[in-house]
Amino acid sequence: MNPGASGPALASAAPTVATPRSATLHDVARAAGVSTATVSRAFNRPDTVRESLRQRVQAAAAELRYIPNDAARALASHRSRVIGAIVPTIDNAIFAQGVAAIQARVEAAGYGLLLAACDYDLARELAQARTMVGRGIEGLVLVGTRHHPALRDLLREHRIAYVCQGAFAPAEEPACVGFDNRRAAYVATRYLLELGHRRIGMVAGIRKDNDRAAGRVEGMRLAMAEACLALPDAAETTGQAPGSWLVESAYSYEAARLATRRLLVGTCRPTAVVCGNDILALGALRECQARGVDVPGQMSIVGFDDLAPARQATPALTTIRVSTTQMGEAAADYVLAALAGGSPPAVEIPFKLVIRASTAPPPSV
Amino acid sequence: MNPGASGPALASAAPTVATPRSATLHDVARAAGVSTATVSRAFNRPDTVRESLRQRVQAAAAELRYIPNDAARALASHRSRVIGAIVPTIDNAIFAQGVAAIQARVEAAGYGLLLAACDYDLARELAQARTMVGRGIEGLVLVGTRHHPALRDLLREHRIAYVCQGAFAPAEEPACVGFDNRRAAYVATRYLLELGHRRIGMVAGIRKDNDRAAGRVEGMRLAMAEACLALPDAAETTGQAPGSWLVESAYSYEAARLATRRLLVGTCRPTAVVCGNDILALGALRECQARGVDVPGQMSIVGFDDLAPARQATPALTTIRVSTTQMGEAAADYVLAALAGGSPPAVEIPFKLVIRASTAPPPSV
DNA sequence: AGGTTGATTGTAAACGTTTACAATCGCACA
DNA sequence: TGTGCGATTGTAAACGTTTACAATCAACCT
Repeated sequence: MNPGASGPALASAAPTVATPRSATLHDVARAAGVSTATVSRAFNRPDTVRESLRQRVQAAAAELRYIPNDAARALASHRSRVIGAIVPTIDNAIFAQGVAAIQARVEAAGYGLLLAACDYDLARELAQARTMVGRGIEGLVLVGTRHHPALRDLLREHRIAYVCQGAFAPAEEPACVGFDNRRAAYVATRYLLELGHRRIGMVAGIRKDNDRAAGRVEGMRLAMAEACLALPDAAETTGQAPGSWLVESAYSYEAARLATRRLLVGTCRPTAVVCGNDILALGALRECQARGVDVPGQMSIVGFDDLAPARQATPALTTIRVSTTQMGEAAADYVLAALAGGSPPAVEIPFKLVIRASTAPPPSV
Repeated sequence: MNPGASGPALASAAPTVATPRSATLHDVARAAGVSTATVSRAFNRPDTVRESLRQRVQAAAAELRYIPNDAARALASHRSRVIGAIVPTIDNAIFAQGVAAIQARVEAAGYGLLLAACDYDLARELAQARTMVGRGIEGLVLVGTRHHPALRDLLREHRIAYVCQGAFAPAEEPACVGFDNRRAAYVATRYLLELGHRRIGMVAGIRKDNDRAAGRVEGMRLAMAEACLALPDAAETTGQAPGSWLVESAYSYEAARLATRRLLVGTCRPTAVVCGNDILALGALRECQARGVDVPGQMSIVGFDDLAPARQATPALTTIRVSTTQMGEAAADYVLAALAGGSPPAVEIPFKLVIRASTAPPPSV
């Protein structure tokens, strides 16, 4: 209170226009001359209120620039109209596309999207899920099937509809939408084998806590084993021992080049390499070119994901294509369906080996 | 009620364990033998409750796996602890990186991130902002300075801290964090001019409702004008008339190749081209190579943004580097600071021309 | 011993919706 | 002219927190 104020008129004349608290349901109700219940209904179940009244309510709402308070709404209705997504990282075209698709889908259904990136850290993912639960998400899309053991309990306990995107393994995780990474890598490797390659290496993503990356090397190994071929992988026991044909790399060009270098320096190097994704493949390609190893003449390369740059590279990359957009949409649809009361089925997204110019028969054949 | 139930014991024994409604503040209070106020304080202002009590509360909360209901919290405290971000598209490395940086920053400050993509549509951006306001965001980061006129009012009216990221123009929009696109394009063009180029074209992004794209062509034009050079731009009046050296393109390799083709077919084609971003530049590069136009021998190309692929291309792209991560962090910090009560200054992010192999003096000089 | 003071805790009123439930209205029908 | 019924509307109690305010308590003065 201004001590110098001499009367109510003066006192109420604040220095500037007083905070014009934004309009509430009550304000609208008063303006329209109806009860709050009617206003609420006019918005949420228009068919239950008489046309004339609804119009009056709409008019009043528009006039007051009324925006419903979703916190109150969520509190009263137990529905937040928000779903969450936790991805390993946003800064990777694969996930960016997926998130974009999810966002679009979710928005179309009237939901908001709460996003977090866990950086491939299971504990962090759990913590993020926990705060999202507090924030009232109704559904959650996760990436991959490998998660902190407490995560599933958390989601179950709070009855959150969730789905694991990017992998298909209905056995270990019924709620998933994606493709079988093992099989895809298997297919890619088979193709190389059929081309005549026998000495095949792999530049894999980092497998720790990453079922997709792990599945891809498993699939590759399986194809090799079937052909009675081994994948020298000293890496696994002795670190990156020379001669290992299985190297792991972070998802960046630079790291991939370094990793590829290790593959190239051995006295006996592979004639083909399957990469954990296109970034790795592009890095591998670049490194080969830098060291004068002709691709595909002396070295075949197959990627994974079919990102846009894979198509543009020279030579264009042979790779496994899978539509992340489709996957994201399917994931969103899954949780949306679950929220609508259905119990949607796990869906398997197709993948496809697209053969371009980075693969050819091995030199000696 | 099960009509066949014969007594309270039976009636309460539901078919399966009854919905174990998740624990509330009251439950924790009861378990710890204190009032709800104390529990609330134990969490929010730990220093105001006695050590022993706080421990009891913590224990009870842990025991009950208590997760606070943020909707209720938001309703009561008028603080949602959520900020929003609306970007043109998530599926573009530039924005993906920015979003990643914002998310990280915001999470570290205990906030959640509500994300939406408006696809370069101002009306859609406004609608998304509106629902976000309803959802209670405390702050909002926007991209660019060009917005629907109603947007600013909306944010002001609801006292939402916001910042425009990606452009620096304090005059027209005080709350911005970014760099001066005009000036950057000017610098890039100057470089080409100093190399001796006189016939310079531009593959620009679509300028409608996009101040960054528009700024970049303005800056380019300015440099040209200073050198008493014109930029033939029949495009602007007669559509994409042949001979125009200013072409617009969506941000994809394919579109960029098409656009570049238009630049290349004229009887008199430019010796250099500045591109609205690296995707466009990479597309241009690819198209030149496909048509046997040597880069940089017969055609110099400069990009914008310095995405990872720019470094990896052959020839590596000369481009304008600006750290989107830094920009995202600065944007997040800006709104966080504003929320904390400060009135942070607009911050200008530095950009830098990085010269690589895609530029050289024009052939005839 | 009585009074102050500051630290700690409890009480209860918001916050802005939704939604049972009750009340009312208009109308067809007997 | 009642009666009954469906459609429409109002009343008021949640929903789970935060927070002003009051109450209590222990310690410390005088």
